Amino acid sequence: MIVSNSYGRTNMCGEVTSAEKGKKVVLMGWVQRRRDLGSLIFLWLRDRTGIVQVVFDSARDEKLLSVASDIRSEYVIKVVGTVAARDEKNINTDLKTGEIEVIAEDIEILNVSETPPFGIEDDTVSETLRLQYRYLDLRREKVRSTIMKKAQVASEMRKFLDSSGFIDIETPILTKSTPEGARDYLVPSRIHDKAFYALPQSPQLFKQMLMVAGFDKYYQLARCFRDEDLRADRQPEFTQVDIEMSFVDMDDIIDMNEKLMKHVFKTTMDMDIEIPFRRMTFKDAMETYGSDKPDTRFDMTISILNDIVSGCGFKVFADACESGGTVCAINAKNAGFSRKEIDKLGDVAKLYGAKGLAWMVIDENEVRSPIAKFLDEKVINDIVAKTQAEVGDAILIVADEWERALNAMGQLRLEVARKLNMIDEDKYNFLWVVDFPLLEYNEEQQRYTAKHHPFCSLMDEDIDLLDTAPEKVRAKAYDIVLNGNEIGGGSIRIHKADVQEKVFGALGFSKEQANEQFGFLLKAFKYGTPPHGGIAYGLDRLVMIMTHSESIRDAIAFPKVKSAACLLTDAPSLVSDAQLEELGIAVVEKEAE
RNA sequence: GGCCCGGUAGUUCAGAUGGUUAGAAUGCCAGCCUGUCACGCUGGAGGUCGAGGGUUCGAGCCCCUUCCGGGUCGCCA
Repeated sequence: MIVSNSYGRTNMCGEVTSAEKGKKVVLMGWVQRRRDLGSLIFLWLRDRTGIVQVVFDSARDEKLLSVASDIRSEYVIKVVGTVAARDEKNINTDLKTGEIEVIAEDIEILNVSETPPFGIEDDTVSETLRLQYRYLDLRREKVRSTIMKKAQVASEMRKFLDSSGFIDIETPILTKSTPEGARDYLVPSRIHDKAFYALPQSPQLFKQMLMVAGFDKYYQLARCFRDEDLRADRQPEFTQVDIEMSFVDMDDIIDMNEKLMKHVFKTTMDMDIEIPFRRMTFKDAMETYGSDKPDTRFDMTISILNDIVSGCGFKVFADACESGGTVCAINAKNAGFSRKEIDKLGDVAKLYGAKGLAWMVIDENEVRSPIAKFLDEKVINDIVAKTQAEVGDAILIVADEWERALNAMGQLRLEVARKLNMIDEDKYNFLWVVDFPLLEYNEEQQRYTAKHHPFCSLMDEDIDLLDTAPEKVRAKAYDIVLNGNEIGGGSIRIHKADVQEKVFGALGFSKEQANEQFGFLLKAFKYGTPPHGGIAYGLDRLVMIMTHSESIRDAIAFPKVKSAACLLTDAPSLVSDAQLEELGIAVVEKEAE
């Protein structure tokens, strides 16, 4: 790294090696630790590249030693010294620079520091405190390396896309509110009375208009905003790697993105990931893994038991089959669950909407189960055979409406895997989930809503189903899944006006409503729209997974907490009456519910 | 909006059945120390127990309200 500057820095702390032995170096950095042996002082000097040991010896320079003895944690200092090899017995193998040290010849305190509220090297600091002092937190090795990894991933994505002919184009941050989808963050307009901008939930509509404009291949690292509740993997503002291409179909986009991921993992993780990725339909993903983002790092796949239990003596199962529901099971191999543990799993199932959890434990001589008394021996044997259960295994069974039963089963599968340590954390399993339904019924609004978004194209052969069985229409949509996380998703878009109208119709939009909300886009589509499609990655989430971080906050330099507040700046905050008046906004107390 | 967990020295935590002056480790301050690297040794300072109210002779502990943080369901095209 080139470090020369007006302060005369010659090297970064973490990059001083045996090669510099005997050389004079000028280092800048923060004092991580001082070990004061009286007339011999060791300092650890840190910058973003690492740590190097600096030695002050009274035998060499009494005055220098006294300056060093006043230095405290996190002081910023300049050190001039000579690189020396350490004696064999003094080598520190934990330190990248552990074979050498710098014998100080001059020192300058560039700035002092208050005692930090937590040690930079501490690994047990509450996140609240870390976020209040995020600038100190960012000095910590784990946090810094995650942020730097993100920069590297972003850079490699850019390199790949640039060299593949993609054009980086910015789209507006102040834009138009669209009621479909997530809640918008609103920004009042001073100039336009009563009017608001919205912050973009994604550049979706703009990137489609860029295709109309003929840019052909577009990308952007776009900040997106959604005013919804936060989660461990969800922030109100996040970065999307947004991509759109013209004259492509699904396979082109999938193929391009597999190469992109291969490039990113090779360059940033030195890993060779195998392409093409496995593809799975939404239906298979649900019925095999109980999730539309399956974690395939372990098996424990789901068995559908409808054929076996239909009409059986256990009413819950029989009724589920009768009413078109699903009875599904997993086999927890060698689980050895106690009754208490199984009850806990029952709670998990209930949390995800299942009414209960049935189970069978295979003992040496019998199948132990509270529902055994309702079932014929043949049914029990068939279930054991179907799930390939052996002595010591536990079969967990849920019966409910299709999606609810499988979703609960999928969550149970994850819970059991965690409990039994079945997940190999070093694995990176990619896959595509395809053939999503285009629409889903929204009970609250009593209408169909787009599962992806209203511009998503449908499978050519399903177009007639739009009138007869809208829920069966499959979309040309695809999610890219990594280790059980959705890291990106996209679709081929509708580029024909008549198809778009039909979809709006299925969504219950009148022509007027569609025009009011998306008129500008529909108008654009009249002027020669190419067939096009794209994808968007959640960059923060991807980096979170790549760095084994527990929360997406770790992959964002200045994240927000669960209440969507920033502990560092105290945003959001009240504003002055003058500001409100200028905007024509009157603030009222929220009515208590 | 619902459910669950947490809040005690600067920090991370311990404080059984309510009971004297709220502890430990670490950090901080001072002294000693020439090969440390979690340096060591000696001494010291440091607490509105998140906030408010209640029960009680007595509350860190029990009850109510509230604030803050985390997880999650709903929500997130």
